[in-house]
Amino acid sequence: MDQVESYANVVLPLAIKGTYTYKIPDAPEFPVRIGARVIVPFGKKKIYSGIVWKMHTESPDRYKPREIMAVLDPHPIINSHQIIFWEWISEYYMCSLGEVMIAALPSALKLQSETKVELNPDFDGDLEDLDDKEYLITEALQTGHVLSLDDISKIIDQKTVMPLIRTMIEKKIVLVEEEVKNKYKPLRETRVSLSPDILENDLEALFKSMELKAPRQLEMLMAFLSLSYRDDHATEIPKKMLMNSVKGGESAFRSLVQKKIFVLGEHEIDRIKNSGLETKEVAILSKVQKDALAQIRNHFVDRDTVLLHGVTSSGKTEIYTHLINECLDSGKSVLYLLPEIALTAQIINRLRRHFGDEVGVYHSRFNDQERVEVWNRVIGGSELTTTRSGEFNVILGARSAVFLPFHNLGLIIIDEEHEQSFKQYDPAPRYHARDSAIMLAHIHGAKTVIGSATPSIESYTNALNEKFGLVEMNERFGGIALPQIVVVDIADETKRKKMKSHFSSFLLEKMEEVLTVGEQVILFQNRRGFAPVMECLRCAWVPQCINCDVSLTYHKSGQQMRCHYCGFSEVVPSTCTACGSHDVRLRGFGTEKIEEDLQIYFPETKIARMDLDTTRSKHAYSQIINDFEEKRIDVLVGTQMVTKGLDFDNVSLVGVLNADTMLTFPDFRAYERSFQLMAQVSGRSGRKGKQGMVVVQTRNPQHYIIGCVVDTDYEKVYRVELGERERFKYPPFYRLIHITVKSKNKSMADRGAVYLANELSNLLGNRVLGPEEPYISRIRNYYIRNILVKIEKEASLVQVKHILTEKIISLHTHADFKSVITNIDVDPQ
DNA sequence: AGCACGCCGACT
DNA sequence: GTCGGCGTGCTC
Repeated sequence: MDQVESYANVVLPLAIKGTYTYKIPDAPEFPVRIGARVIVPFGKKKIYSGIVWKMHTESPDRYKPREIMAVLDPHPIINSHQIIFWEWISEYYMCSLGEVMIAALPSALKLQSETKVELNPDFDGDLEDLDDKEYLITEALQTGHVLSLDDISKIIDQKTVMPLIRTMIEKKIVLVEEEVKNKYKPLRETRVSLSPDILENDLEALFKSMELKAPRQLEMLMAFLSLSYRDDHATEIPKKMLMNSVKGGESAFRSLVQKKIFVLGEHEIDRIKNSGLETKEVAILSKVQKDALAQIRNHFVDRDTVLLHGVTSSGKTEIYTHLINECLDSGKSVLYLLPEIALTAQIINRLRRHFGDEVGVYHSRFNDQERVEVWNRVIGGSELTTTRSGEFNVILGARSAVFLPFHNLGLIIIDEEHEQSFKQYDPAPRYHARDSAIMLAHIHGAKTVIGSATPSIESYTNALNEKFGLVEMNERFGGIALPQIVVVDIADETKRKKMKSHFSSFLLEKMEEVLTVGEQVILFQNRRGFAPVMECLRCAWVPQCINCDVSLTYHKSGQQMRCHYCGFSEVVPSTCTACGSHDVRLRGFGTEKIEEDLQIYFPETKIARMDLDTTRSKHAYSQIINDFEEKRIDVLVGTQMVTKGLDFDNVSLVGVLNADTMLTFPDFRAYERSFQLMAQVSGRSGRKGKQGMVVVQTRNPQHYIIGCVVDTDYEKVYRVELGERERFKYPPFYRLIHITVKSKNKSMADRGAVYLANELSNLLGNRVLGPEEPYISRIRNYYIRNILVKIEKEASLVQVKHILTEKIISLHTHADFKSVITNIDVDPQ
């Protein structure tokens, strides 16, 4: 009987559409499974690890499939829920499965080959008839063994190297091979134990013999015994720990190993350290919290998603903790999403207190190796690693945590639901973690709680329309009063010459008062539109980026002018490039400038800054937060980051330095966001038994948003904004899809965008807006044009997306626009 | 995404 | 004249 040939459709970690079909070799070492990784050839020479998406026996007729080279995983690393989830993301956000794979998998699980060049052993070593470049490469190979194409490109300072390498292959100087490396390496540790031959009564004799002849060895042995004793009579001690306790003990250690008194063993250890905390019962809830919890449970009877609208400090976290506890008791796991990495540090401690080492963290600050370990501890019973630590049943993470391989989700919590950082902007998939998580919960049959003090207009509408359950908490926990909010008109202050730098006299006075009694201050400066730039006083020239249509930003450290879009930098100019004048000075201010000016008014005060620049390194975030909590910092100056749900109990004054930069931002969500931001920072002020204060500096004290901030009137903001949204055709009444057209050629960007907009308008009519030139019209040398599609709720989204796909393909096949790049952003933020 | 093929400008 | 830049098409 004929053998039936089977094939696998494989997803590759590339931004290309669809899956690729490979033949499964008819051999016992090819136990191919859906959701497991296989190694496949792709194109002329590349080798990738792809994920098996489908298996079938239909032989493709248009091409002859190549064979799968190897199976990487005996068991799937992607479960059936994830397969459905990935497909939903790819369809809804209009991206390829490959792009989802890139976003979803830690890169240590995405393998691809690298071309390695090495010396041909037949090469006689004669460098005589080589030209300069060949000589350089050969010389490097003779000393460094193998080189990547990148290395070679650097050595000869040239982009294209393959033609050159090919001639060298022909001349039999070099060989080339494709190498796939497993990027995940378990962390190993050497541990020391006492040889089993040494019995307890031998020790005495051993000590005696060493006492005179080998005092260092004795010291080492004693250190071992004391460490062992301290660690509950452990038989094994990490070598590192032992060496740390005996300084310069290397040779003594070697002798002990040689004498077979110490025995060494290699172990794979976890990068994710267990906290070893003792767990406590979850806290007892207040009456209000109990009520809210009961309401959530009640809604869950006939709703899958509940919006918990609770003012800042109303104690939402305790409610989440109780929900998590119940979910774990029912044997299911929990995903807890937060918008910012900064927040995980605070919340993790609170969760670990109750759930111990069942809680795992996952976010972009984790390196790849750590991510693989979290991944494996979510899968449970995987064979990817050999260390067997407990499974994580609670994952606390930023948006990318939605991609972890959950198999038994019971509950998803999305805190600070309104935060825009839940939306990924670049690269694709441009997914919203809140909306995706609700879909993920649906796939798992799980429940979702989204929480916020200032819900997004979309979510609140869903709640009022009873699509979500709605639970409201209007009191701050423990009877902490809402802060007093004072608005200072800085236009007026400026006129009366009462402004000092960027601080009103009132703010400075209040700061003085608060600092004197040992309380802390948070100052918030939205940097957007207020970055410090250099300007010529004579001709108003401002240094511009050479690649982007933006001004360069002044950075004091390193005395540089930097582009925040492409990273271009140059030295601070001392003269104007345009007119040669020496009168160039700094204009505008960012957090750096505020920190500096503040120090002048408060020379004794410890001031720290929290923004993108000071939190770049891995632990910088938690370091600053820690220092502030422990009162090693008196005043914290920061951007958006300081507003987000951080809880400090000694802050009694919060200053918003300039509310106008946010209010005047050209975006339909500007007012909503300004309110959210100010409400959030205000929530940082106030402590037990004392009312806090918030000072808002603005030139528009009569603006309705400012009034709502003062009155903590979320409802009004919602009502007004909802009206505007309806009037101007924005969500939640209309869905938006944003299309970006890019080209290095300005005219091509223009014409391509016009062509696409026209094509779309033919079918979609006035739903299509644009093209328009964005505020920043060139980034990294690409000219950018925007098209916005507004789709009424009743219209078929699928149909519109289909039209978009068709017309974009038609743009790319048009001879004039082949090199035009397009991006699609569904539900842009 | 990467990589090869093929067409045009700045050098030997 | 050629080398090497960049646009274009294709990958199971």
